[in-house]
Amino acid sequence: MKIALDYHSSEPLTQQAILQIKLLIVKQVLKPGDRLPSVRQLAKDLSLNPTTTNRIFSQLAQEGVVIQRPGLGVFVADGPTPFSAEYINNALSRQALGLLVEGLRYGLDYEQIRAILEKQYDCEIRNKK
Amino acid sequence: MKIALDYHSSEPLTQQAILQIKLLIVKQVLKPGDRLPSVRQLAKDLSLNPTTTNRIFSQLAQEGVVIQRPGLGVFVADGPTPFSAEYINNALSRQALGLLVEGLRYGLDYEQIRAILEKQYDCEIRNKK
DNA sequence: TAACTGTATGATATTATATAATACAGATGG
DNA sequence: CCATCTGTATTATATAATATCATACAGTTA
Repeated sequence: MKIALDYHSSEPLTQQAILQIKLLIVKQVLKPGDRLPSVRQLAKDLSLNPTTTNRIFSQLAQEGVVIQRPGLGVFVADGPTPFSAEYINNALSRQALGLLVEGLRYGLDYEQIRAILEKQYDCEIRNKK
Repeated sequence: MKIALDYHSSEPLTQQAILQIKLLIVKQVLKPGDRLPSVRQLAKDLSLNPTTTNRIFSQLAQEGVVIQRPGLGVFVADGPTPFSAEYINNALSRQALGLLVEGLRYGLDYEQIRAILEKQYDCEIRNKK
């Protein structure tokens, strides 16, 4: 698994790892049923404590992204988690508003912000599928 | 100033307040030169400690959003802060990627995520200008 | 001078983040 | 059966982030 952590970032290591694993899934580098590294192996790979990598997987499991099976390992769950449309819309709206406010404060207009979103999709996700 | 904090949210109160003040600025409810509530007044309004409201303004001042003047008050700074295009693009790209990954994981496609961004702009910002 | 401003300091409490050591239980191949 | 993988649980520890509180100092202005 190609995961690169910024150990000097202010963003918590667990949050970084969680985002990157989700990214690998939406890129379809990791597909439903695929096995992820074990708690202890990922800890070695990322120079983290096994307790920390376990928390990464636990949090992902709680969100329905992976499934943890004692004795077997951690596996990518089937498809997207069925949250209510209202819940999804609410969560994403807040995140979108944060992006808009930051962008506008930097002096960009809506179109420029939308262009950044599209470029990120094309470059980081669309091409990899 | 109409600021509503969620005192039970996991998001820090200072971060919530900072986003909402920036929102008022991009909405142009607050314009360059306008005076914001004093450290002590905002503390009363939001039921926060003056030390906390001061940190809110200090952080905003460090980002170039407001200017603090001893004896006078806190004022909205002129225009957007002149960060380098590279810095801006980098910061927004990461935030955009986070939005994309969350949305795709919820089962949405790019077009649906873009629609949420546009709706947030139209409803929360565009109409208020 | 009084009454506001922002600022600084030090103490305290709580929570989040991350490490560490250890132990327990499920799965599997030899 | 057993060694060796798996995830899981527990407890302790350390550090940083978040927020409160009390107090004091200095700038501005009526």
